Amino acid sequence: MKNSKSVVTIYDIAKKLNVSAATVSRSLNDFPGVNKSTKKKIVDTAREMGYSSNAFAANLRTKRSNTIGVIVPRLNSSFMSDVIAGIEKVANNSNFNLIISQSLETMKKENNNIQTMFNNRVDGLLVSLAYDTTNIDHFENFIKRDIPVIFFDRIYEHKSCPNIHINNFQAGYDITEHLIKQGCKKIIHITATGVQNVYQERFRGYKSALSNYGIGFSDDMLIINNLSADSGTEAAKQILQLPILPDGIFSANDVCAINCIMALKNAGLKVPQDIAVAGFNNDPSCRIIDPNLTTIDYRGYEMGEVAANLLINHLTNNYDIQLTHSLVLRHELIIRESSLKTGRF
Amino acid sequence: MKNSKSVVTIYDIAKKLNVSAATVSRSLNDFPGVNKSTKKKIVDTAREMGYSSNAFAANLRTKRSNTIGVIVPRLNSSFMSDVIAGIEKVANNSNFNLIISQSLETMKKENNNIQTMFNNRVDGLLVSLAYDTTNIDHFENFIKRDIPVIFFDRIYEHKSCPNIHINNFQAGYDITEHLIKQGCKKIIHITATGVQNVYQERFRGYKSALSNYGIGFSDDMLIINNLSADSGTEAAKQILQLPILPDGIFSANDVCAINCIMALKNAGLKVPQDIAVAGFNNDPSCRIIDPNLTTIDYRGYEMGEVAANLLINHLTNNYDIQLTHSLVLRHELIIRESSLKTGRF
DNA sequence: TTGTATGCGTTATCAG
DNA sequence: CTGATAACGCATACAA
Repeated sequence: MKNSKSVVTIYDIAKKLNVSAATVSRSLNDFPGVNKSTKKKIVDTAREMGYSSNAFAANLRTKRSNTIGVIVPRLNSSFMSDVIAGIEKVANNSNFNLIISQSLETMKKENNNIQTMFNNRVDGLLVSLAYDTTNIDHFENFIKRDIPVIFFDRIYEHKSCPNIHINNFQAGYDITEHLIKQGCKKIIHITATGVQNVYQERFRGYKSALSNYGIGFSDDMLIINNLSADSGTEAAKQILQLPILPDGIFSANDVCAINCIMALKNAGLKVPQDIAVAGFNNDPSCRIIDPNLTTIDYRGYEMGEVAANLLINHLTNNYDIQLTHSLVLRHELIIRESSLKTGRF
Repeated sequence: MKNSKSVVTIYDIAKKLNVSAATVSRSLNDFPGVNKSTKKKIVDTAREMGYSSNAFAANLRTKRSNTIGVIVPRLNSSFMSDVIAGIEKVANNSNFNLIISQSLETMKKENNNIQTMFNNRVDGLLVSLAYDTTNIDHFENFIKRDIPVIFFDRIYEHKSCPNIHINNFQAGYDITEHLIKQGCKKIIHITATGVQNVYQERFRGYKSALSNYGIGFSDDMLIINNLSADSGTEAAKQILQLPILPDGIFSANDVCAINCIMALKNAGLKVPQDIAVAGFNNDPSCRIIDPNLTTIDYRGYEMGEVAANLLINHLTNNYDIQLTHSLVLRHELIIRESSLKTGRF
């Protein structure tokens, strides 16, 4: 019923050409030391017969899957999509397959994904951690078997896992400094909790800038939520109830910043005149919102390329993965209307 | 060096417990007719020893991969992300794995993806076609072997491939009718070429509405591009050069509509007063752009669920896949500011 | 209820 | 340069 037409194997080709399966295998895999003309014959009839290699058998034999597992929180941000495009390009060029899955920001699903990846014997893992991941015990299976795990963006410090990220501290500092230079005296920071390096570091940068410019920090300047669109709206409400309104907001992502701006505008406030706002990520929507959003740009595509290259280099050339422990990519402050109080910067 | 700690197999478990590998296999797979206590012993030591099934070996033996291949044009739209979340949920519940890949809108890459999927012996394929796919010969390998291929959203009519979509004709009609009722007399339609049912159908709906309301159609009312952000800007330029400006625009997606609006506003036109604009998809940015964008909403999550269910039902219960050839999901006209000329609707 | 034997389609080793 | 053969880890038909 199903699979009615049976699949052709190297034996079928071998029989047809009166050679051995070994020779067929060697030819199809570009092994050195095969007679050129027999090889051509084999390759031709393989195509002719519609042969296609059975990955299971090959993988079972070689104990390599030529497959990379990718686990990300969500696929639907333009940043992640860029990252994956970058990974895909590099993987394709090196003939690696990709299994992609999303943790939907939960550690539980992240764990499930990891199990599946393990059962499918991926050669290595490229991971950006879920929002609520608090430790990486669930990666132990990989780590103790020396199957490489590389973290990017949302990373976790672990001696066996290289990581790729931007200098979130500096970026947080840069954007806060920019707001200060625009004349902001009271800057609210909206961020997320969790062990996420990205948010912790941005927060540290923010505080450092405040302190360098002699501005005090108190807990009521911090709003902690999950940085979703709804949280942005909610954050605006909280801000509007403050006894003294702030004159600047630095949100740790764009989505939240944008919805915050919309809520503030609805309440009759002017951005940036009353409150300057800055986000993080440079999503395409930054240029849709009115006023256009000041933010930090960093290239996901490049990050994906770098991550995949690091992994594949390790896999194919056996580079010691621990040597390159940490890779820091460039970020850039993008100044737009939403933060321009003075007209100059 | 690598994989230093060797992986435990059913043989290791068997040896340790002095049973046969067959019994271990049966226990681990919940086969009926295994002594309850031996089974428990086996399952326990399996966990203890950190056993994890080798998917290759199992798949090679059973000739099933329990894996579904998903090929989509791009992963970075909120629509696609919803679809994939829906597919993932259903697949997870039925213990199917997912291999996801993107065609980046080219038929060439789509073809590559298909080959990879085939080599990995996916049990079935869930596909939304690339922008420039003009035929589906590259699916022949699957079709002739009765490996199910299901198209969703960007579908192609083929007797062996069920499809899931919305009524794009009706949706195109609805949105055009709405613009007409708002008083629009000259409505430009921006769309894409290709064999894509979605665009063809929306266009047919548009023309049908015009004709039903006694409005003529001529080729200069049609702008064909690739519906990207840049194309939206470009389309606005073209429109501004028209001898007689239109009073309505129906773009076949939101991204293009939004960038078009921004360019029109930059040129000093008022939306919707001068020109009413409508999009398609209900991307989150529809509620960011000022004015908020009128559009068609359809639920990707549901589409993903339905597609995965159809495939898995076929796979596990051997439902005849040809019986359910076509599944049409609901769509909804979402009216927002960008099209409201009269204040009523 | 359990064990034995075999094959899934490759690749790798060893001879020739 | 090529062939024979074993092995990868699992699931299953058959036997006990």
